Amino acid sequence: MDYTKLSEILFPNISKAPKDYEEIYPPRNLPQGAKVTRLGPSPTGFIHLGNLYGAFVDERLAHQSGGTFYLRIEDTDDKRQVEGAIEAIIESLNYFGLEFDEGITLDGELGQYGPYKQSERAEIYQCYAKWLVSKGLAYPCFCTEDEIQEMRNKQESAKETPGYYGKWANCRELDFDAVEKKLNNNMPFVIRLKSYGDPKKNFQIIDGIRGELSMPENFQDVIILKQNGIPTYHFAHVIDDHLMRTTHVVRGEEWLSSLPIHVALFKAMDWELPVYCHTTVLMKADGDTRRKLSKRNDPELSLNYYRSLGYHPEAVREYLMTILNSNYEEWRLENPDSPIDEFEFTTEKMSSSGTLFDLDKLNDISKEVIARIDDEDLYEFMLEWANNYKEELVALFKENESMMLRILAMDRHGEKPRKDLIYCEQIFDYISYFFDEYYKVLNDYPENVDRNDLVPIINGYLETYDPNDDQTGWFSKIRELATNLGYAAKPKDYRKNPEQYKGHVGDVSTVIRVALMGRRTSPDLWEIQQIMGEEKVRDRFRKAIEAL
RNA sequence: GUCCCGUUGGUCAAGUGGUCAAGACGUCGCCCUCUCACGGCGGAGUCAGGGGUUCGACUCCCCUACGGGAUACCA
Repeated sequence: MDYTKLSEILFPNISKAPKDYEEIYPPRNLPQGAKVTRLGPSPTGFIHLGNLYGAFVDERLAHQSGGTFYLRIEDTDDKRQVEGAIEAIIESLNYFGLEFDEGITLDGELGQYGPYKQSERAEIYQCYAKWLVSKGLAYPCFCTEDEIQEMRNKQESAKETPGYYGKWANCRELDFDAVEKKLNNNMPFVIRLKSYGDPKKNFQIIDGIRGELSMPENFQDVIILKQNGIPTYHFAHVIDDHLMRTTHVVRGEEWLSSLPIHVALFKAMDWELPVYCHTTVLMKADGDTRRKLSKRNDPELSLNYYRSLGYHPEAVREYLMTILNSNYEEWRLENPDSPIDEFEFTTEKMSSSGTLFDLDKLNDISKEVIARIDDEDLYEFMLEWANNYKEELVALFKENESMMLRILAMDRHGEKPRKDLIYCEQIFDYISYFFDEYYKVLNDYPENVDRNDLVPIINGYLETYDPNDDQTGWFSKIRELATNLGYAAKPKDYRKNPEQYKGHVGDVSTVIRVALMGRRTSPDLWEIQQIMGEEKVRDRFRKAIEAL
């Protein structure tokens, strides 16, 4: 059998040879040990937490080693194209702090190893497919989908392993004349790998995350080029990652079972394998079991979910980092102010078991991250969020910038900063009482305070209220007021002798809180009044009395 | 069905033959305190089950169970 001749009639228009591409895409000139990684999303536009999780691994591996991190669009499936998806993907990744050195960007392609869209690389794949055919390592297959289905049915009833292989591979041994005849009849064909693997034999491979793995050799004559001349994922992966000189392939564990195919393909091409790093899937608790996070049922899988609520990208990144590397949290505890990139990331410290997504933990981390942000940056961040997701707040924020800054600064500085702010939407709810148009009464006056005491408390407070008082002076007046009305000056006194008092100073100040801002809990009351200003404070109290 | 991968408290997890089995989140209690947060102290809570190997097993081997994934001209 003359395989070269066969390859010629199959690919008459391919003139380049593999060595040409080797020259066009030479090994990268990078420092010793530099890693080259890539993110290869398919352009469905849906980029989720799991993608981001893996992308951070890529990013760290490359940038920590002085290597390259690039974006390649894996659009070999024409049924999965979504308009504007690529832009959405890039934009979303940028938002969460991922910048690519190379590949597809918002203004075209960047780098010497393109094109970076698989749909534009058809000729390259075909060249290599042709080469494989010429070496007797691949062959054309003319089986129709119906024939394949029929074969599968037979295999199933015979309890044999399904697939196209061995004795089932009808087209594997077609001779030249038969192929030529079918070609002349315009019969469509795919190209299959001619597998020489033995399923009874295992090979060993070191996974960057999982360590040594033992897997059976591939024995399936898998399709490498579809009828339309576009490769399947398997083939595209092998060709691209070799030609683009990827050193580390980070991908989800759902790829683990097709690893034998990829290894076989690399072997057929006689190329060096990249280091594979198979990450864990993100799971979600569902009743008493757990399952993979799904696009359909779990809004929190979508990155937009976090963005629209106004989670800070650093918080999401920090959270992902804690589940990515088991020693990250410890490092952060020791280096609370260091930039995240100073952490030394290693794939060996990654877990290989399914990780349950933990919103509580994210929220906790988010509080810490928000607490570290400057007031100005937090203001800018909230403004940007409002711009995108709560437009009606933009004017409010801009008109009240200096007040907003004071509000955001409340109790956030000093030894023990407050940490109750998680994301923008919640932060706004939390401070909305400063603005008359968003002010709502959320809580009632405390039940243990006699209704008849409410007006005397508020009036008594208003009588002595002086915005020039310092905090201590201000509070001692409240104590006095409390005492005069029969409330204990200190909660401890009340607890010791509850029968002697109506309540304690805390009850009195809670009444003041509710009257002023419609809620029982808040940051420092004195500070809030300073920010509101005398006029608004008096106005609120007046209205509170009217409402009684 | 077959093949792969996985299994330490509610969650994330350290751990690689000898530990009182770290730490973080959550939870509970106490303290601080005008409320809420913050902070401090403390409590409860874990090696999926069964067999081996070994003086000794969370650590090594086998089996079972459970979870996940693959089994496409999708990625």
